[in-house]
This record gives sequence, C-alpha cells and structure tokens, in this order.
Amino acid sequence: MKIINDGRNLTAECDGCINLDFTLDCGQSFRWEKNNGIWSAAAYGRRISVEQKDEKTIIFYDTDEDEFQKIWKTYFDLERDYVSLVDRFREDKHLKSASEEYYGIRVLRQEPWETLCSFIISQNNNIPRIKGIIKRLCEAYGDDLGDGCYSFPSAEKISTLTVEDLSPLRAGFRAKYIIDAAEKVSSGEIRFDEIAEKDISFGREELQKIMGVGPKVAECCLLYGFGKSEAFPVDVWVRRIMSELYEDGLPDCAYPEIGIAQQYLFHWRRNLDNKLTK
DNA sequence: TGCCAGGCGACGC
DNA sequence: GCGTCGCATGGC
Repeated sequence: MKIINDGRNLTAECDGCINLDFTLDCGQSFRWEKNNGIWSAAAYGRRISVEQKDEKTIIFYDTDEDEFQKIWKTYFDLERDYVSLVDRFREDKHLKSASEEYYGIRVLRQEPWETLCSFIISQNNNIPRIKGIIKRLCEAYGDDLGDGCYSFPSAEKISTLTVEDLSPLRAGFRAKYIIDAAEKVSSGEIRFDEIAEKDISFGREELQKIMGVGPKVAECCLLYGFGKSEAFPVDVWVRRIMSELYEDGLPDCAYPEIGIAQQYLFHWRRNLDNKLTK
C-alpha cells in the first residue's frame, strides 16, 4: 500500500479487493452516509470522509498521516491481504459466487463499545430502523463534531441515563439492554482490553453476561469490534445459507477467517431476496 | 394489512 | 438441556 500526502488529504493506493460501496453498506456498520460520491461517518470520535477513485485508490479527507496510521489503516483492515484471502474463498463454488459478486467487501475494525451497542439494537430489527435508532442515540448523547455529525456516546455517558431517557430513540425493549451494557462496561465489570487480548471463547462468555447479549450479538461484536475474524455470527440469513448450501458445515477454504467469509455470504444471500422482491 | 426484522430472556418441560 | 413465546417498533 502506498500513501500520498498532499498536506490536507491522503490518498491510499491499496493492493486491491476494496470496494467502499459494498463495505460501508453491507450491514456491519450502520452509520455511513453517501453524498455526491463521498462516504462520511464518525468513528473513534472523529469525523471522516472517504471516496473511492478507482478500484485500488481511496482518498481520505480531512485527516493526516498520523491519524491514518493510528486509526483508519486498521479501521478499513488495509493491512490484510484480501486478494489472497478471496482467491482462497474461490475454491468453494458458492463462496466464489458471493465473493465475485461482492468483490471488495472488507470487514471493518470498529470501536468495541459502538459495535456492542449497535448489535444489541440490531436484534429482531431491520437495518433501516437500526440506523434510525443509532442516529437518534448519537444526536441525543454524542458530541457534536460539526456538519451534523455526532460521535457515538460513550458507555460512561449512557450509564448515567435511564430507560426513560432513551425513550425518544424508540428502541423498544432494547433500551434496558443498552443501559445494562453501559453499566457493565463503564464499571469495569466487562473489560474490553481483556477481551481483545484473550481467546475468543473468553470474549463470548464475558459479552453474554450483558442482558440482551446472546450468541449472535456477541459474535458480531467479536468480529466487527475486536477484529476476531474467526467469529461467525449466525442470523436468519446465514442460517438459511447453512441449511440450503452447507448442511455439512463450511468448506475448508473458509477457515480460519470464517467471519469474513460470512460477510460475503450474508450480503449475497440477503440481496438475493431483495432482487427477487423487486 | 399483516409479516418480518443481522435475537434474546423467561418459562415450561 | 431444548422448544416456544412475547417483545416495541416500524419498514415493506
């Protein structure tokens, strides 16, 4: 990867297999918005805008090299060799179809707290509404970063709130889960540094101590928030894929990064139904 | 209109 | 341990 710094923006020449449209709108992050070809969001307390110029070139607006190295390189998983990884996925027929149709999906490395909270909100919910709830949460309790952009409110901040305070979010039964998560995280009962460091099974147990966090939410949090690519979230779509195509389990070529394989399969299967109903 | 959504907790057995 | 049900809300 080559970085060009013109003093204001950074241009990254990636190795390939990167598609922002797929990556930022494939159900792993709920905060990105596209306007005039430029994707914008807040992450890690900063506002960031990115634009894809060609199949390998991404422009990072309003950042600097230091911030890029510390945050965005990891956030966009730019150091992983997706070209080789997806080549390996192609050994399987269905994974080949999924990864060719959605070539360039990357699994983002989001903040653990935002990821945990977002996937608590995601349960028994649909993506447009998940986005709305998270947007209202950030606007109500996040920091104003300018241009109508708000940071994701910290666990400490949310732990001072009540279920009633969250009622304008219209999160329904999930509000009490958000509060419980905030309390356990801010008190140190759940420690993200330990989860990041230790084996995935430790993270599974720890996260499921939170009310409203079961196997699926924990798995999403470990995959998207802790970069544990061996995590494998099973939702209704992945369950369908498994029963329709992989009754005997995933193919060997999906291992050990089965979480990344899952992201291709999830998006592929979900959009198949969208196409059929249109 | 009714069905369903990137599930989970409570409950009954 | 495992199956079933209710859950808030609203997108389609």
